[in-house]
Amino acid sequence: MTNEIKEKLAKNKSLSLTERERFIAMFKAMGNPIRYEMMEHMLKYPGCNTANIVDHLPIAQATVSQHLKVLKEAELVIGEIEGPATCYCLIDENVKWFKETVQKIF
Amino acid sequence: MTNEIKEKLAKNKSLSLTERERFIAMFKAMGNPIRYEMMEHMLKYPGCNTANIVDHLPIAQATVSQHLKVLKEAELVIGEIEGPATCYCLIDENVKWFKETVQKIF
DNA sequence: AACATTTATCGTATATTTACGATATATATA
DNA sequence: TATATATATCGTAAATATACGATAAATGTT
Repeated sequence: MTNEIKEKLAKNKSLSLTERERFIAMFKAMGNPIRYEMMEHMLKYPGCNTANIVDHLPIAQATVSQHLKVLKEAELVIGEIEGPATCYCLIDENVKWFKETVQKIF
Repeated sequence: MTNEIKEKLAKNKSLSLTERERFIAMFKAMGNPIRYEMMEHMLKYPGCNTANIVDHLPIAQATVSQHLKVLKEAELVIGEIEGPATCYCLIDENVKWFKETVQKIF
């Protein structure tokens, strides 16, 4: 999708551009089997670190890190540095917002 | 993502494989600005036809048709042939299931 | 039957995503 | 300070997604 098209779409919406984009980014982020699995894993094991997640998944550490970045950029997840490791959690407030918005929109 | 990886993931889930895949496909389908817009449009104008949707969007008819196919494959939308046109609606039952599943999972 | 209208599909170019190994960065420990 | 450990980033190859024009298919109309 070109920027031109994105600009054309960014007019007259019920959500503000920022919220709308974030909402769509959340859908996109969770619309991948690996990232969906990561979300479930963090739900089950809040505060798990990257190594835990890597062990749980059939892909390389570098790829896990890339997927984590997508989830972070969608503001679904936050990583807190704890010593040499990073602990990951869902951002409960934003997951709640997503759930509420899903209910509200559809 | 390779098929090998998809197979590795398809084990020991809370949702059945079919439901899990459908749930993720729904996220993916709605995780695109054009398709999200289409969903909102159909919500607002149930039974609108392809021409309506094309008029509402800044992309070619062929591309709209492709996006509609993705939404249909995710079982979010159904098209009913009505004369030479096709009328599109959200599949309320499945949207409801999606909403319920979002509440249940997260 | 011929034609007009509407939508889907085909072929294809380009952009984006996904995956990996290699390497950089950052912190804890010896 | 040197080393080990954990995670992020870089470069890149391959797969997938997105967009388009051209054209096929399906239906209504003359």
